[in-house]
Amino acid sequence: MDYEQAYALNRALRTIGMRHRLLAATELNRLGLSIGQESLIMELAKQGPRTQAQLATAAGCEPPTITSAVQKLEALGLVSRHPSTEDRRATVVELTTEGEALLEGLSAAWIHLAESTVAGLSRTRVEDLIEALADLAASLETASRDLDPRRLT
Amino acid sequence: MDYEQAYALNRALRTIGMRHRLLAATELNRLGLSIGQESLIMELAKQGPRTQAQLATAAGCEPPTITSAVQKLEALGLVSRHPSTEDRRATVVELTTEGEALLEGLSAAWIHLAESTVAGLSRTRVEDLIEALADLAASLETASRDLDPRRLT
DNA sequence: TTGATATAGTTAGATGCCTAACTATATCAA
DNA sequence: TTGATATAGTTAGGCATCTAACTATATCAA
Repeated sequence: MDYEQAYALNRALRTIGMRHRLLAATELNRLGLSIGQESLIMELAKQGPRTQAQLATAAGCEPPTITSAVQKLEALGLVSRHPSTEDRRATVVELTTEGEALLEGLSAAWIHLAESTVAGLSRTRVEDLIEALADLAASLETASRDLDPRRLT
Repeated sequence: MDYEQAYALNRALRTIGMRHRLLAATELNRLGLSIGQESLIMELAKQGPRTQAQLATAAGCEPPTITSAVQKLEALGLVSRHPSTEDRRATVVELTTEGEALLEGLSAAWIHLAESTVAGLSRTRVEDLIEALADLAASLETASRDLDPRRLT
């Protein structure tokens, strides 16, 4: 790849990351949440109670990030934590009734975020974009996994 | 847009942002840099001496982020700062000889980053991807600008 | 000329993410 | 059974980014 292409690609990805995160934070703030918390809530809604290790894998972030996020969600009353009966090292997290009450608003916010994100597209179809982004996300997962010998699975 | 599409889009963008940033940080660490600094160095290389306000606009981040990044680059000896002769509020930043000496390695690192990023694509052509990402970046810029009344230009 | 407003930059403080280092528990082979 | 190793979670500390609030200088209209 030549430098011009590389520059355009990296620059677009930096912009996209920062701007989408900013828009997401704005949507979530309206619900009293901050970024990252939504991925845990959605995962718990979809899968039911999960250990923190499972949440880390699902959210694609490291255990300390989960520790901190779960503590904040617990303080908000949106999740509860209890020790696993099967593995005494593990902590199981689950949505509270209050947490479940947030789901509807969260879905709406997430749709609104996605619509704002693509509202200004001028020459790309949304379905094509989603397809390309899923492919890219998978490629980047592979590249990151190769980076870190701990994550060889 | 339905929820499934919105979820797929937002999730892919979150993953892409985090993973590309991680890979970028790894490349930059090899050069003794951290993330964000490269965008300032590249802008100074391309445009010549710039005020911090110009750098903020070019990098797409807020003035305090520039203050901090420029201070670190100055401590590393890669840029120098001097008051503008035209506007006594402004500070002009420029690359030092040591900063210029980094450019070659930085270009190589940026090409390597882009190649790792797309290495695992299975069904998307690189040129199509870059085109779609540029379109998306522009769309997100518009959406963010609309968000913040201060940035009405 | 002055007074209101806008702009350049900094400081302070917050957030989410990371790595490194640690404790406690599990697992598996000798 | 025991000893090495792997895994679950936490704590401490660092990074880039943000917003809010501030100082100093510019600009422009009354």
